[in-house]
Amino acid sequence: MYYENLIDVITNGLASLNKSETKVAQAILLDPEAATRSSIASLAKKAGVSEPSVNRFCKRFKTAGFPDFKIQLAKSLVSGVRFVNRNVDEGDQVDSYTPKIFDSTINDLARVRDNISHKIVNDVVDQLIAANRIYFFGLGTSGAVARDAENKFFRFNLPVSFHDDVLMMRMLASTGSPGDVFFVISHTGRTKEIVDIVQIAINNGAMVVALTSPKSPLAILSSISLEVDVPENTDEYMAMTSRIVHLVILDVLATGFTLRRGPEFLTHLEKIKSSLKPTRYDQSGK
Amino acid sequence: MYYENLIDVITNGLASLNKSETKVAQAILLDPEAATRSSIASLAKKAGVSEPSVNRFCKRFKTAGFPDFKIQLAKSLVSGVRFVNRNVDEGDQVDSYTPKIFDSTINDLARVRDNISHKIVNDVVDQLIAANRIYFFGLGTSGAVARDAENKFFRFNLPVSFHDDVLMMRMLASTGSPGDVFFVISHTGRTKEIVDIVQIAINNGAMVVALTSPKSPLAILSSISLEVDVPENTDEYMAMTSRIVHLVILDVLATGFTLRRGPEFLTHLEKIKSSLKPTRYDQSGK
DNA sequence: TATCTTTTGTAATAAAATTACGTAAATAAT
DNA sequence: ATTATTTACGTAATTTTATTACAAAAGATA
Repeated sequence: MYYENLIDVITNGLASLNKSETKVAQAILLDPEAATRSSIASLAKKAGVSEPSVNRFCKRFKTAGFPDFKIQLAKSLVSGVRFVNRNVDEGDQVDSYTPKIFDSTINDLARVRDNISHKIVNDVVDQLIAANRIYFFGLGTSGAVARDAENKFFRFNLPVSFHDDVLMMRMLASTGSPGDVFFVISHTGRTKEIVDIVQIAINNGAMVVALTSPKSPLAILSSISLEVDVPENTDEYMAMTSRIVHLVILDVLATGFTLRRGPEFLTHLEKIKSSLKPTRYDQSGK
Repeated sequence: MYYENLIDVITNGLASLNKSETKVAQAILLDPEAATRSSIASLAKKAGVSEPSVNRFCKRFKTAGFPDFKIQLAKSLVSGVRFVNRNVDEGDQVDSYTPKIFDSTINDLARVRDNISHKIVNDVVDQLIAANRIYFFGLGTSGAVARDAENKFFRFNLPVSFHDDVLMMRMLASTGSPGDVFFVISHTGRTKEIVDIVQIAINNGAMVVALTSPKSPLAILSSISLEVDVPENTDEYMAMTSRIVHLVILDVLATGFTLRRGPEFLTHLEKIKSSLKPTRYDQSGK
């Protein structure tokens, strides 16, 4: 894997640890930031184990020893996966809520970056390359994402459209022809209308690619599912970051698509880009 | 400042260091990553100074000592603003282009997080709170952003709409009434149609908030401008991250708005949230 | 030039981490 | 159920690493 977040690695490996290692893991996960500042002795004491146990724990996670472990841990805290207390509070002013929102978005992106299945991304690119036509479906917030996707994929010289009207979706799903790809975007993956429509498309033998949450009805039903695990925001103030993650994943797919098409395709993109020039004021002012 | 990057701090403080401290700084800046992995002895040797000099150097930068310094340094290397060579290359496979795209998005977000003007954010929130009506304008990619903004601000019990049709925009701009806020989103800030329309609105005495690039015609013309400096992507493969940054800024504004409205407003949001429940399959399956 | 301040290194000390080793616990084999 | 074998864990010794105390050198000030 490209970049591994130590905290995730520890969390995932938790099951395969023995007794004292588990204690160490818990002590660290309880307050990773504090762990980066403590000595091996104090951490051992906090975990209720001996110092060598801590050392062995560190080596189990492929680090050179305790000091190296602390450095890796510190790195994983930065734009890493779970740092606590980044929630917006009632009393927050601009200078506190602004970075918090950026941080939590960055955080979610980093998590997905480290956990997304490259195999599935590749499979989806395969399907998009093979498609004669792509329909992007989404409702509400995901409608905006679908619209952005249309805008992006339109440049690929391929019939694409986006739809946020369930009746249109229903009709399209029931009249799909081979070569059509239905790319369905849904944060929850539980919207009844969407699931129904996808069922129709699947019954028709169509290719349905979903961008949604793991194990949701939509994910299960679709031909291929890009599953994005962004924690539901329990916090009312917090923004919905899943749509941002979805957009970035669409960027990834578009990039994969472009790369697959090869270098001569770049001239086509250049043509589209320059077609917009006359609509703009140039850098000099007018 | 909220988030300080140790490497930047060292670079900035370089002038005020004495001879041996400068040597240490240079040794570190030459290869910060290596510095995080070396002992005080090896770093001292590399810099050509004694070990206590390295230690004193660390303390000068407000760290507890050498080990703590290394941890801070390691942190500043992650998702910091300066990582090189994150461009997508022709030969990239899924497992290399995927993290690259995530990383460059994260990077841009981090940069904006550290440079955005809190004062202007606050001023914009003021205007939104005071508004009787908000129009979100955007074309192309920014149209999708505007649509997302409508979806978000709609929840605030306030007449909002989004428009991606220049004729509609033109009509609305020329018939604006006091209390209207035109929120104009444009990556370049140079689209002629948009600039023309904003000129009309301004002539009419309307409030125009822009979310665009610094010093662009749109930024200059508008009443208030949230300027986002995301480098133009020269790379054909690279995605346009500015729209992502725009979305996050809209999240920030929506949060500021919610906080300003006070806690009783949360019940209103809760109501909207629960109105969507019957449209979804619940967690149990059906 | 004499005196004071700042900078720097040497050497001693302290702290921290690692290793070696032995015992205890858990698991497997008979 | 008992023994053998493996695995887990801690104690204590050792080594590595970092810090402190101190003094010499360099530089600044009068």
